[in-house]
Amino acid sequence: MAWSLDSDRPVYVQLAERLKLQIVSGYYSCGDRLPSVRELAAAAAVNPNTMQRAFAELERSGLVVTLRTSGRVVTEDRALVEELRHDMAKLQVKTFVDRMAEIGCSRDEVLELLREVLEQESANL
Amino acid sequence: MAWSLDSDRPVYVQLAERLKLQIVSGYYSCGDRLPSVRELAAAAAVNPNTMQRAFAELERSGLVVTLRTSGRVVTEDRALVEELRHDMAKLQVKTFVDRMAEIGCSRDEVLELLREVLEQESANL
Amino acid sequence: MAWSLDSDRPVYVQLAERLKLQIVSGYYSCGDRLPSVRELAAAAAVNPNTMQRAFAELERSGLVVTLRTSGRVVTEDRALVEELRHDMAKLQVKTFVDRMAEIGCSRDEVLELLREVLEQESANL
Amino acid sequence: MAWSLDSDRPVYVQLAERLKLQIVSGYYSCGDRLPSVRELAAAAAVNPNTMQRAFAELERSGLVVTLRTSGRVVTEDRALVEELRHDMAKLQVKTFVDRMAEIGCSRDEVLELLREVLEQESANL
DNA sequence: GTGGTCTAGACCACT
DNA sequence: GTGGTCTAGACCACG
Repeated sequence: MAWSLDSDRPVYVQLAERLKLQIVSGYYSCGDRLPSVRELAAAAAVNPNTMQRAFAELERSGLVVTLRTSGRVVTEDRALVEELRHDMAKLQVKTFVDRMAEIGCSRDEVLELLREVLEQESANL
Repeated sequence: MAWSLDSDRPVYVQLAERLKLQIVSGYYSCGDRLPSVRELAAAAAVNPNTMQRAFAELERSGLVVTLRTSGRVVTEDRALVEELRHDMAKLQVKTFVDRMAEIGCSRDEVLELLREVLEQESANL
Repeated sequence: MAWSLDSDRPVYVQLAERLKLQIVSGYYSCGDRLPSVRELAAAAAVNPNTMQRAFAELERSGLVVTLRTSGRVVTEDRALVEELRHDMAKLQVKTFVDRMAEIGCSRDEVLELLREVLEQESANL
Repeated sequence: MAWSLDSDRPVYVQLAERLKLQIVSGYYSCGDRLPSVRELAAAAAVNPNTMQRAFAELERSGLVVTLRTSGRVVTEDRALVEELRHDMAKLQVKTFVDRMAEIGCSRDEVLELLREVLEQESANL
């Protein structure tokens, strides 16, 4: 997963989304200490202020908590993380189902294609 | 399906995509006569030239054929339409699977969520 | 050789050209009696007056002579026919050479390609 | 080679053909930067949009590639250019051979006339 | 009426 | 400056 940034949406929103993704996907686990704003900003080639703003978003949602003196960590609230993960997943699924319906795929066809692709992916591991 | 147009991608591309979708999904069937360029342009609130350009794309792909003076019809080549439909569907599925993997969903979880959503949709009918 | 007629040039000119071609190519030989204007007009699906006008052109050039009572025949003047044939051929060759030069073909390449095509044609007989 | 335009065929098609000819003939070589659309449009006395459309044709065939902001260049793919050149040449030859056959010229006569004309052309240099 | 083409003029993104 | 896109409005050929 690279730091790919569109120029048409606010950068801080994109950064926040990516960090959120890294948390719900388990790349950063509950209780993990996160890299410093400066480090992440450098890695993403953005201004530290922008990265800071991204973190502000994550704190509002409770995914990340700031420890006065020792940086930021992922929340210990596993249920919250899991809930967000589930919400994101469900949104993706709904969007997917709608698109397949637009293309004119039946319920069975969707499942059939999905199984095909999943097996290919498995085979590639 | 409304004539929703982003401002960030060429309008004629979006129009072509939408028409393609309407054909592969069966909204317009093989052999069906399509509305005139002027009609569709009016409906989509774009300049007729722009709609014409969209049709040029469809014609190059073979989905649509032009009858000199009596409008355009969807190709009679059902195999071509089916092939395109399958390609579009498979691309959607692959994108979907990748995104779910990013979120950190297992194969089984994807299938489980999908079944959930599909049943909800069925229930809504 | 079919009676293919463009709509952008005078029909009688096209008919005259075609008849001229049939004479110089030997389809009608010197001294041959030609079909009647009515017959030819019917075959070409044109008005007899139009075909008549085509013949007038051929008579002016001396390729065809009218016998008072017994229709028209191809001139007996073999030299004239041969001269016209040679002129037509030379014009074609010149046009051809010019076009090949435009494409950027060398003298040798032209000859090489020509031999290729001529042999293919021979093989097809 | 002048910007001669018929009025009976689409202008953009004629422009595209001419540009194609200039590329395969080596007037513009592989990698050469082409004049801007506006320049060429002015030279050919057509609307820039029309010239743009001509370039779109060339781009679809792969003969020309667009550099975002710094104009267009001829493809570096010499093989493609050579292939197109050969195709064009062969088509001309075939057409020529057919026409000569219609006139009633034998294989040897065609070659004889061709040599004559080629020598005249050489002499004119 | 249909599609096809062309012009004129404008705006945008990119550098 | 470059190419890319869009609009507006016009004309043509075809039946």
